[in-house]
Amino acid sequence: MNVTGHTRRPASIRDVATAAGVSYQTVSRVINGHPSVKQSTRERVLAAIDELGFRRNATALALASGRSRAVTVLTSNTTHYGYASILQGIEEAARAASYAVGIGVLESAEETAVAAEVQRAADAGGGLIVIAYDPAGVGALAAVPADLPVVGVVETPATAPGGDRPWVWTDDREAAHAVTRHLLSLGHETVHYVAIPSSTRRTSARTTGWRQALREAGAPEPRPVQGNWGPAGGHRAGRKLAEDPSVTAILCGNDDLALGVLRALHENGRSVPGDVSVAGFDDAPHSAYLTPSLTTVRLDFTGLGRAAFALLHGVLEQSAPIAPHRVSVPELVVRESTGAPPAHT
Amino acid sequence: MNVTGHTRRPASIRDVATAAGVSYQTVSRVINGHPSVKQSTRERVLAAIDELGFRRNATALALASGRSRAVTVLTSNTTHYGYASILQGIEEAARAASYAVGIGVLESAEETAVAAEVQRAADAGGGLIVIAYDPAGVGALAAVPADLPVVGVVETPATAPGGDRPWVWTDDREAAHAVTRHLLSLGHETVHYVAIPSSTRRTSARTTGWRQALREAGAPEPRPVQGNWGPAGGHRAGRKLAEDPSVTAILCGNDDLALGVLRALHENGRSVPGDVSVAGFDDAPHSAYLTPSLTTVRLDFTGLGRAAFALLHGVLEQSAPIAPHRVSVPELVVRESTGAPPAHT
DNA sequence: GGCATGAATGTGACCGGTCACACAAGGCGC
DNA sequence: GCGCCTTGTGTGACCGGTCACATTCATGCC
Repeated sequence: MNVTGHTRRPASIRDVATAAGVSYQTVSRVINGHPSVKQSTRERVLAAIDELGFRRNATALALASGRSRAVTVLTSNTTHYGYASILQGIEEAARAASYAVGIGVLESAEETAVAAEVQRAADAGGGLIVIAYDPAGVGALAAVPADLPVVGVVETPATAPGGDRPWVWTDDREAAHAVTRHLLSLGHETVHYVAIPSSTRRTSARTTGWRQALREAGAPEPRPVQGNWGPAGGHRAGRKLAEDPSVTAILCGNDDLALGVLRALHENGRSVPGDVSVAGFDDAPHSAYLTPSLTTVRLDFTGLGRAAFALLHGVLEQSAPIAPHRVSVPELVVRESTGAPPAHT
Repeated sequence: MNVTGHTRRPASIRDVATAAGVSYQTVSRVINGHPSVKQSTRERVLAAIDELGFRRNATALALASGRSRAVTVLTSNTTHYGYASILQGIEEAARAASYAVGIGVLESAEETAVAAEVQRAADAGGGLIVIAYDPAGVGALAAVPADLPVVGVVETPATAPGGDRPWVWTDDREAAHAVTRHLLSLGHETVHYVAIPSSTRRTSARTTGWRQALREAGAPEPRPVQGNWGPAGGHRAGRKLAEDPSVTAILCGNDDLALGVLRALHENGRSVPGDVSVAGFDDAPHSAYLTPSLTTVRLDFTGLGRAAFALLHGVLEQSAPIAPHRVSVPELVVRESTGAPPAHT
């Protein structure tokens, strides 16, 4: 028990060593579980550790050994549901493995700014997880020096830069494909798409899945409307679509966009799902409680985060093989916002 | 330029020193901006730094000097809008000050689990920011050893444990007071309240503000309904309230609860704001786009996060005085979900 | 000229661990 | 009895910085 009143420097292995009457190296052996320590000695050391309340200094460990039991997560945003959930998953897994979690936010996609953030993350030591769902993230992933252990959380393996880096992903293409088919199967002639900002200059996995489903059904392929991330972007896009009476089904790149679209349709006096069906993406927690509740695809973001950490952990400990990893299958959640198109005019 | 093909150990100050033909200590002086270094020497050293791509090793710095330019944020949740925004504010300010940001999630409010998390955070070195809006956070704040630099983000100073620790807060009581008054001024006889889990066993600041406004107006004081954090909790609470025809105004502890309440009212065929007015708390990004759009109180969470970091920064650098700090004034945002009560039956 | 003073620089120890190696004691084969 | 391997333990250097102190040299002042 710490009974001395004044604050004192925490005990080091040398303090423990003198207390137990051994050398500091023996203490080191005990805390590292080295086999060749006599049982009686080990017990004496453990007793001393307990008594002095010794805790191994993480900083010294990192400096001396090189390995730092830390992950830094690089992301462009911590407030969006998907990103935050991935982060939570990472943290969960990291905690279980007693790793420290650091975060770095990519405020702009501008190249030098991204490079600076990557540098900062590298300085922190340990591994890196980059959420590469958007241009900033993709840029960051590309900017990570080759010798740094890193795992990317990517939209789809095809867009992953570097190619040989380990990554995790959910099958967004398949998910988009599934919702689109759901809408088509309800009788809609085609499905319009409000896109999230693409992670690359080319089209996103979600866009691809949507387009593919249309093509398979022989449905016309309208130009995707560019949204933003948030509801405001969806609202803008929704206003345009609401003016077009031929639009009867809208797929949105995420649930926030869908919310904006829903609002825009309401403002234009078009009912959902009576006149227009709307589907989202992600199954954010509020989507089930909207009126109308939102048809969407559930993605296992926390699982994705856990998998990302597991992969990085493997890389850092040089144990697990490095392999791209698809995590979980997206699940279509049908709610009130989708239905049959209005009777033919 | 790094032209050698193979990965090499990053340059240390001794490498720079030999390259510049000075001692390592002189290099140290240059990077720390020590005044007594001859101009010509300084230039030579800077040139060597540039050429070798030297970057100061954060781990070694932390070990040698004790100070670590790092903050760990302890929070019970990273996905809720308010928490995530505070985190974002902290990160923003920390980045500007080139501090590293770590996170630790308090998964349960159970005492030993919380203590373990605090320990882990302490091990990481640097300062601590604890988001103490809920029992887990409050417990964590209380469990932080006295000699650790820590700043609490608290609901209200009165509930802050330890008392002498620096903290930041927004005036939740005042905010609740303002919305409640708004509802009363519309003509409602009283305002019901769906509470978020309280940070202490006693009532929260929001509850207090609400009650105070009722009291001042001489309105009846109904028992607050206990909600949860998310829309599901609001939904449950809303179902109960929807059954009571005398309920014409409902204030919710946050926007997610309000969403659930909105949904429940809709399911019970009560229109908003025609039959019942609903107000939320926080002004989450989606609240403006709900149908009806939600009247709420905007709180400056990112500002709160920035202020928390600034305070901690002051503590760590021993420069600024330690003072409790109220950040920003909450702002009432009136939208569609509140209106006059239905004509008297 | 002698000496205190300050600027510019170098030296050695230290932070708290790990790593490579040395070394003593005990068991075994021959 | 000698060599050799294994087990248990200790010593010194090192990771990459900082800190306290020593040293050198030029300067100012009496």
